[in-house]
Amino acid sequence: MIAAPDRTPLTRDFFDRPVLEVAPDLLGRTLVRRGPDGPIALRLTEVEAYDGANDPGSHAFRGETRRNRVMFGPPGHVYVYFTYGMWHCLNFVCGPPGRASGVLLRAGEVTEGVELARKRRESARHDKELAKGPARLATALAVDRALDGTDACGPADSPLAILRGTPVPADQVRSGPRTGVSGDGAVHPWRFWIADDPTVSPYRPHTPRRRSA
DNA sequence: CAGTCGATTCACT
DNA sequence: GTGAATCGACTGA
Repeated sequence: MIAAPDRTPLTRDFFDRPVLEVAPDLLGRTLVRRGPDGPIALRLTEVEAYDGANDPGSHAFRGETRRNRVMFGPPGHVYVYFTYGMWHCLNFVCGPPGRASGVLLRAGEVTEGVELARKRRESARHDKELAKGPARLATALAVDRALDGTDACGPADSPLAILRGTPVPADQVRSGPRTGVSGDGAVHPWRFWIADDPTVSPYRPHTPRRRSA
């Protein structure tokens, strides 16, 4: 007999720790999105840590702006940003408060609401691609800037939460450089994923944009 | 105020 | 593997 996964939501204490502790601890846990067309749940398989003002790769590196202000607030809230003119990415703010650190949710395995996710991700050829990449994950979950600042440790019916689930054993966690991060931020091995999981996105180094004629 | 570029994805060769 | 899509945020003058 196998014990059922723990459906209790993670509390603020979980996120109020250094981001490099929180990030790998999220792997294997269950992200729940309670959206307009029904709930979707996924098992987190890949994340990246961004460590605030210390971190040249972080949006918070140059201080607080209108876009990133949520990162400077309390842990356990979500930071959603818009990029490349068409995509959104989902982050959870980590502690301590004011440090402006956060975890980017990069990939997961959809475990509930697969039909709904397929509808939102028509270009996905396999279910393992439904949330393989940060913008794909946000698309499958219908996450956009309207959710920026949402408290994920709030009421039981909040639009986003992470359940305790079943964290993966430490020997299943891998780490390496972050994807698409440029400059000095690229040296840190702050991307974490579950070994051999088919839903983890491929690594790509940063590629500078070509100048238009 | 104009210029540059992005914590990406997709179609196509 | 290469290049386009697409727009808001940020930078520096």
